[in-house]
Amino acid sequence: MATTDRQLVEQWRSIQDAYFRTSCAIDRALEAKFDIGLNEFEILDLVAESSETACRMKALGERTPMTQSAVSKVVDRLEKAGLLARHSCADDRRSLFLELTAAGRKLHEQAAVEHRALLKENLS
Amino acid sequence: MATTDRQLVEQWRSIQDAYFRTSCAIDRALEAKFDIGLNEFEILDLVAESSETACRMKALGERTPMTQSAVSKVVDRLEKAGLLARHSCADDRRSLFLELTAAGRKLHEQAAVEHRALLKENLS
DNA sequence: TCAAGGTATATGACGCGTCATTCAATGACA
DNA sequence: TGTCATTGAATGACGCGTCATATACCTTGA
Repeated sequence: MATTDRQLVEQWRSIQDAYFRTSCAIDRALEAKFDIGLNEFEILDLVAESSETACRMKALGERTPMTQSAVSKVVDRLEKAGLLARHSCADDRRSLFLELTAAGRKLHEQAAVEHRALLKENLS
Repeated sequence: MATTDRQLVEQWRSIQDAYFRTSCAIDRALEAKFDIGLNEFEILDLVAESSETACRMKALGERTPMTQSAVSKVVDRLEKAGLLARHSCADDRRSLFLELTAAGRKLHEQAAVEHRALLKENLS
């Protein structure tokens, strides 16, 4: 294996390591303190960001690496947890708008603090 | 949200994006051409690396972010595929040594080329 | 206005990783 | 030597993400 190959592999492993450590740390912290996982938080975060313009499911799919079907299931869980609501849309009845509930906004606010803190701690 | 927080989040998202794109690209390519996933390849790669000193399961667990039980299952699949063999160890009969089969060595050699190429392509 | 194709979301089967547990083997120490 | 704790690995239940579909709705064009 050429030297550059070895370096590539080392670089990749360190990226993997950083990624895993960071995402696990965040995931566990959110799970423990707020009973939601990292993917759930990220959806909350995206919805919170686009709170001015109502947020369609479709738009979410374009902003995460998650599959459309994964997004649908994450939203399911958030809705069951009472953090998020789906509203059907008169213009196009296939579409759904998403909106944080009061509980969702509150939880997001608190969880975001934790999230940012852990990012700062883990991203060199 | 403070400016630094926003930057943190952007940085994190770009890491996530790079990580997902790279690992998906590798995973799909390996799956398509060699019928093994990324985790399977990484175990093969680790075993191949330590081919001088026989490689214990335990040692693998320490070198990947995977759980011990995940490693055990990946090794199951590789063994079923005839790419890897478990050998019991006389010194400590709880331990297992792992060794690539001829087929495993050959596949690893070919897959590694693909793997390195995709890393080079995806790591800026 | 009607068929044909495209789009937005939901759903079910499936694979994989994790956790908790189990089991056998080893070590430590009286 | 006999207990008790520890260690290496395997296993089963479970949750989640993905793929392939299904379903409802929309759009286009003749």
